[in-house]
Amino acid sequence: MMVESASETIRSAPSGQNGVSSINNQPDGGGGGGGGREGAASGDSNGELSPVELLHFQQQQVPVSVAMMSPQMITPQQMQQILSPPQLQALLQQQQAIMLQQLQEYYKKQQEQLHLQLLTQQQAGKQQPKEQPLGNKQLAFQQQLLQMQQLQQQHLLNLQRQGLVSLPPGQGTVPLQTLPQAVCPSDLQQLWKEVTATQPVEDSIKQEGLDLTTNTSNSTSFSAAKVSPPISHHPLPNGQSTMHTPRRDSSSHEETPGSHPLYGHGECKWPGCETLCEDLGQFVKHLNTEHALDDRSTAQCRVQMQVVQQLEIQLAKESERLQAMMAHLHMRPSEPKPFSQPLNLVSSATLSKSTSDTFPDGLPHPPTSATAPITPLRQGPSVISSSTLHSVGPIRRRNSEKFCTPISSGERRDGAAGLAVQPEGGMPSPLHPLLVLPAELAQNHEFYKNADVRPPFTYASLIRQAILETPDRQLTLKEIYNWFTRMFAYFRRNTATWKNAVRHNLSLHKCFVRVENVKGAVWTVDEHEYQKRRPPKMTGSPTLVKNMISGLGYGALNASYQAALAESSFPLLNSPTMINTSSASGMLHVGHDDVSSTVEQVNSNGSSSPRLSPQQYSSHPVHVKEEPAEAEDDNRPVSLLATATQNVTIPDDRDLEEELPVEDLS
DNA sequence: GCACCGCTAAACAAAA
DNA sequence: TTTTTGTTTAGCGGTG
Repeated sequence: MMVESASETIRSAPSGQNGVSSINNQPDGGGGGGGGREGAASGDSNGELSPVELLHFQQQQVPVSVAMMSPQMITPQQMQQILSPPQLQALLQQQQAIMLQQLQEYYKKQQEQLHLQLLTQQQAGKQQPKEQPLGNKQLAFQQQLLQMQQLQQQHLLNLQRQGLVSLPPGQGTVPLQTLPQAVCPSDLQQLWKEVTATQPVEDSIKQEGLDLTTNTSNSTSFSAAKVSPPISHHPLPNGQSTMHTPRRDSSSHEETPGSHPLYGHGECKWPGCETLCEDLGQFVKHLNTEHALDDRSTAQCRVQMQVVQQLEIQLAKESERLQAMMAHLHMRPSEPKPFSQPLNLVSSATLSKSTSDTFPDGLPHPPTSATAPITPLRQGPSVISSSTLHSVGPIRRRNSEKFCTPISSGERRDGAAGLAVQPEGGMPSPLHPLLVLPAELAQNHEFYKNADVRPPFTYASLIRQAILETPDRQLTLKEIYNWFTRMFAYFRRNTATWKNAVRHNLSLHKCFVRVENVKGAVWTVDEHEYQKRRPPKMTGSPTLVKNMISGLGYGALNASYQAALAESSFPLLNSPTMINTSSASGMLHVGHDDVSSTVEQVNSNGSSSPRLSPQQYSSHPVHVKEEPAEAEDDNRPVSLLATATQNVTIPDDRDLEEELPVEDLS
């Protein structure tokens, strides 16, 4: 695909000097002719599509599916640079065509199978009269077939209505009559085995038929969901999907004579089988012998049905959610482009807003940075999430950053605002942070783990975080390295740069104390020193206080973000020794930049700690942010996460640790 | 303009 | 000898 190649070109292009961060853009006069500057070479210049840009894309009515087509994505700017409007339009049309084609193929396949089931059922009726009366089955199949047709038409109609698919006249439906003819005998045989299995299977079919009936009469979203499964795609806020992923394996075999849906790559695709078969004939033989109609096959078929059913249900839910999100966001395509907005206007307007504020137009604008325009290099986490869209709020500013970003506030001077803005942007304002942030957090966590994006946190805060996360609050340098690489994809390269920085920070900051341990030298954190590192300017400077007040929303968001971040990825909020016994009123003394401080606060709230009620939290978010990072808790608030966000996958650091051979990364 | 902060780079030394 | 670890210095850019 054109876009893909374009994306590849972009990504493979030398990007080192394009880093947004001033850090990575430092003149090479730093010495050494860049010998050790491998880090600067690529740090931020991944060409992925940031959530902000994604939203921007939507607002420009640029088909997200187009953008998403490239595996590693491509930024809007790049897209726009690469493609002229006519090209974009052509791309869109191409996408629509593909989408339509896949839809039709899917319908075709479904109807094919249903038809087959029906036919084989009839055959079976003759061959196996002892089977229970086929009337019910036939009825169910016919019903299902009919419903499938209706579904198809309905869905295509919907797509047409939404402008997602432009159908030539008369192309709205798939000629169902022709479908069964494309079925090979082996399919019939196999389907017969599956269908005629036993009573439970029949029940499942009935149930499915019932579901179809119910859903057909219900929402269009579900009809879309019903259609979607074979099309591997990511649902996007604008309802479009990435269609570049081929259909599932089975479908790829269907139209090929001499192939079998359960046979591929020389092996049997029966669940749990994987028996090697040299050719189709051997496979058919194997199929008939090993997967004949017996209890086992029946059970497996039943399981498979349930799997499909569950997936469909899940898909329906997600689809409905997407619809609701889109409805809520109005997704008007002709919204003013955030990129062209005066950034200072945005920031000034939003800084004084509450966290729940949206933009005047009612749309959640993507967070932009007053200091750094949105670039593909600075991507933020969680903005892409639905909840984020609710609350893209105050723009990160330096002053507010100082007081509001627990982990990094004020420490980053490298213009990382473009990135750091994401966290607060990710705060779903209308809801209590405790209820929503975990999701954001988890997403952010995952984001940083997977996206090659520089985290908006200072080395010092990260080091501290790494150390505090451990039960004994101490880490060797190597372990710190590992933590960095484990937690942030960004630190999986440029090792020379950031490791040097880590060492430099460890040595430089008095808050990091080197302790000789039995296993060598370990580094610990002197919390007192760490707190001292940042004098409580808040309490003294009227300007700062003013900024702080004006940035309440930001602070809340940020605090929430950090809290969530800590909750999901920085489980240091658990240590009783770190619990800050100070009251909420006493939290205003320090503006800290570590994730844990805020996290702890939020966590304690989330854990129903009497320290700060949710009301307090929401009404005085800045206090939360100001919470000194003394309360550490090692208990990972997974339950909170789980309850708050049912469908959010909570990343597990342990998994990360296992799956990530950190040692090899550096 | 200045101070401060954070980052990067580099040199150097000591230990493993 | 090489690598890792730790320290220190320098310079730069951003912010207040």
